[in-house]
Amino acid sequence: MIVHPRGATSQGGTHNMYQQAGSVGQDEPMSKPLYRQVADTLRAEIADGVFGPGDDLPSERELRERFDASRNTVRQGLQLLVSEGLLNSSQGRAYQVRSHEIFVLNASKFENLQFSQREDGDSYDNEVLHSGRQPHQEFRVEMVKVPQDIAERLKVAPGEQGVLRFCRRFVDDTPWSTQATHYPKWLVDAHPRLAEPDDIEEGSTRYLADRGIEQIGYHDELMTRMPTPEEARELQIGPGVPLLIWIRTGFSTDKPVRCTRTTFRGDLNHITYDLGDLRALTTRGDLH
Amino acid sequence: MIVHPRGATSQGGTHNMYQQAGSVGQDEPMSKPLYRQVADTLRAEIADGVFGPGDDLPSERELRERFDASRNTVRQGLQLLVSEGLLNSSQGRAYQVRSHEIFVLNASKFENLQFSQREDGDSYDNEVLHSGRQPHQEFRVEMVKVPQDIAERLKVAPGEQGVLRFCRRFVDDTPWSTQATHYPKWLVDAHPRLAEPDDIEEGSTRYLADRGIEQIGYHDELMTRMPTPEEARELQIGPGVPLLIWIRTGFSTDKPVRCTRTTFRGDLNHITYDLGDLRALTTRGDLH
DNA sequence: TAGTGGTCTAGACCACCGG
DNA sequence: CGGTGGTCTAGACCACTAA
Repeated sequence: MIVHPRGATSQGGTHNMYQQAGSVGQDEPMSKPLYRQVADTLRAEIADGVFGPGDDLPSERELRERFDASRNTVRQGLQLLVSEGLLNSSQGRAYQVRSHEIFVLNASKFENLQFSQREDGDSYDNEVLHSGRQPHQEFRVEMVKVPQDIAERLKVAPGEQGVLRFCRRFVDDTPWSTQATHYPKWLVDAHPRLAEPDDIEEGSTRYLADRGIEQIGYHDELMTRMPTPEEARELQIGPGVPLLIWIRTGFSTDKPVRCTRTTFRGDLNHITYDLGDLRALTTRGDLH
Repeated sequence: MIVHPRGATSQGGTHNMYQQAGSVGQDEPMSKPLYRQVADTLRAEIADGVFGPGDDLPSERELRERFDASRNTVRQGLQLLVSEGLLNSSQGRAYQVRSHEIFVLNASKFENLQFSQREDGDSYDNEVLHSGRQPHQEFRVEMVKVPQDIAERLKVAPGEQGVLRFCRRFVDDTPWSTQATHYPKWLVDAHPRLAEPDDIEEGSTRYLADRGIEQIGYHDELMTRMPTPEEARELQIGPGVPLLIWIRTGFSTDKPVRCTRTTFRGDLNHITYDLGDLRALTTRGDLH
């Protein structure tokens, strides 16, 4: 039988009956778990700029001493900050404060509703290039069974085949978003270039418009959730970064013609809409 | 000096050199961390309906035996699922599979753009009541310094005073969202009822419209991130549930008149927009 | 009261990164 | 190589919940 030579006290440790925050200045009113104190303290210091974007945090060993806590407790606190999206961590290197450069996508002018003539070849490249970054993308086209949820939006029979045009986008080599557009079979039969494995130069929306299939209305859905492990891998994000999901169903005069599901890293992307009469906005300056 | 009677082997434990997944059938190709195996296995079982929404998971003790792992390792796996938003946990009760009933808000018709006459008293109650739930809300009005980011959107000097109308909304007693609307000082001076601590029956947008301040355009911004501890408390969510944030700036013919920031529980809310000509949508049926 | 999860410690071996 | 984080164990006390 083995007896651990503890300090004969509760909580496992001798001191720090979780409270007092000891050596450090900041302490909390009453009995907050130690790991929370660690997280809260560091979070505040990040907010105050003690640790700026890209900076390394002190090592676990140092934090252990500073907070007079065990390694696991310190790690629990750090884990919290990781799960809030404030820190990055990877083996062999120090915890690092995340830096955020946010890309804003204006969904109400992304594809020009009424008149497809303006500027565009590929709307995404344009948007990104306008912000002075280096975009590139992986692209593939498949013939697949339309997924259940997409089939509902496209009003096709569940299980029916359709074309999937898939695209993963990078900005300066950072995975940015994945985009999957499904076209129903009837459309592809009539306009077979949709199924060809090349990127369509003029943009597929434009291609369809030129062939008489004009998208005159969109139904957009926006939601957020945490990534599955596959999604996390695909977008190279760890836990703590939520996804921003944008599902756009495009309509011709009488029926849906395509459904696009775009999955963004939530920490790097915002989406905007301009609605109604915004003459007042043209005189802006600060309003990004 | 104390020597722990380990199995004289690595990894601390005797067996389970993280691999093989022992007693259970499912195992992964090669040396995936044990806690990941725990998480992946349980995640798959949840997806397969072995554990449905609202069900209790086996206790940590049972899982410890099933996976032949230490308690901490099992907990690490469970923690992952919590952080993915799949599980709830609280002291004294078993881990529970989260159930999601999603509320969809149509932002493009939420406040009727052109003509304020239709239906509304309070747009939120209407939306919610239409879905057959019991809404209620906490409400307060304050005179505050307009926050930096809001000031930019309202085009007022940073540090200027303004009115904040704050609202926390519940559906069937579950906190659903918080909403903070800021009005600039010049507007409040002209229309002082904005600063009164009562809910405005007809809705403040309507109130302003009746007094000649019509909002004819909106600029909407949508984003997601993990909640801060205060936000988590306010919306009663644990880690693992991202926020969905909606910032609407309303414009009159010549300038912004208000800025509303709505913070939703991301797991319970979707936002939609209808753009352009959607005659085709009126003939729907399944498209929620 | 019995059982569950929450917090904490101490110590171990590993994989990875940089100098 | 030394230092950092990643994974894991064993055991302890606590707080909460439900029967």
